[in-house]
Amino acid sequence: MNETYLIGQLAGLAGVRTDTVRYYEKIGLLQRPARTASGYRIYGDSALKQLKFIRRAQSLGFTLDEIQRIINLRGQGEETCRCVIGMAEATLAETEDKIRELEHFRNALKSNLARWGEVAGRGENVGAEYCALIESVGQHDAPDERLH
Amino acid sequence: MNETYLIGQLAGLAGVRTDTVRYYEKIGLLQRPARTASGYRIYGDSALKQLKFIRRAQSLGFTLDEIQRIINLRGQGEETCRCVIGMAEATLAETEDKIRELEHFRNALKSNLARWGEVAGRGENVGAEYCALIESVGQHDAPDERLH
DNA sequence: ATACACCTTGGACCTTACTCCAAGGTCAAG
DNA sequence: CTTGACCTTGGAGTAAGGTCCAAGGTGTAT
Repeated sequence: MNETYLIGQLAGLAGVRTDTVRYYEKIGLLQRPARTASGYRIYGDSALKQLKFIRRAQSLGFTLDEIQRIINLRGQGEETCRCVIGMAEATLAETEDKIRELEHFRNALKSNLARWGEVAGRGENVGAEYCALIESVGQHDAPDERLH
Repeated sequence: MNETYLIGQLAGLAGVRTDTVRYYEKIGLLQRPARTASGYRIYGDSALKQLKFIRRAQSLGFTLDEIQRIINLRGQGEETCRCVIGMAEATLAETEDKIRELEHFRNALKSNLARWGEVAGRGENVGAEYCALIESVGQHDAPDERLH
């Protein structure tokens, strides 16, 4: 606990490249770390936590820009609260849409896979059906735009 | 039905720009349409369907490259069947992962929103908690790589 | 017949999120 | 005191997926 890391170790622990860490620093997503006398970046556990947070948020579908906005909201007042709640509510609605769509897709995929198991044994074609499957999922028209 | 469209109408109906349609044609995602005597592209309903299919597949998380591969599988033999089934199985697994992750996120978001409703009424800060929320979601390490 | 909104092409440019490279400095091990 | 694995910088390059522009042709409404 309260370890310190050089950039390579930090990157290794977070599963990214050193270039990526420097890139995040450049765009302001990670604050500038302390340096050794010789200029090496030195990081603590909080930087590791932050880096992991970024990756997790990213894997949940946030862009780096959105993540930056979320991070910038830390430690601010009441005005900000409303804004965060607005973001969270929008995110919630989109998340639920996405879940519904993916569940629909999953169910169709599942039942088709079961049926194809037999069909394919007899050498019949299945590609066109995969297309039909995707065509049949989701009756919305406009792809979603997020968090703005 | 069996309408024909110029590129602008087609794009309008599918919710994309004309440049995007030409781009899809260029990368082989849409086949070359017929032309009027003066060189205007003319499309039918099937092109509209295909274009909508592409957008839908895209909104489900497929890359244009993957979509192209799916389209190319249409009307092929037994070899192909196995390949499609493999793709579908991989897609299914990823889809289920994604659903689980998003559900987890949604639940955390939901319960936090409820609690914030009270807190924010008293002018307290919420930004830091939003971060804590995301930190708490998903215990995996590596972001997912899809369908190859 | 002249606006005006449409269409054509090729090619340059954009954003996101990295990723690599060259040229050089640092540091622990043998 | 050299080797090798680290670190530094600036800047270029990449891939995906568009988006824009200039210069010009088309089609129809007034």
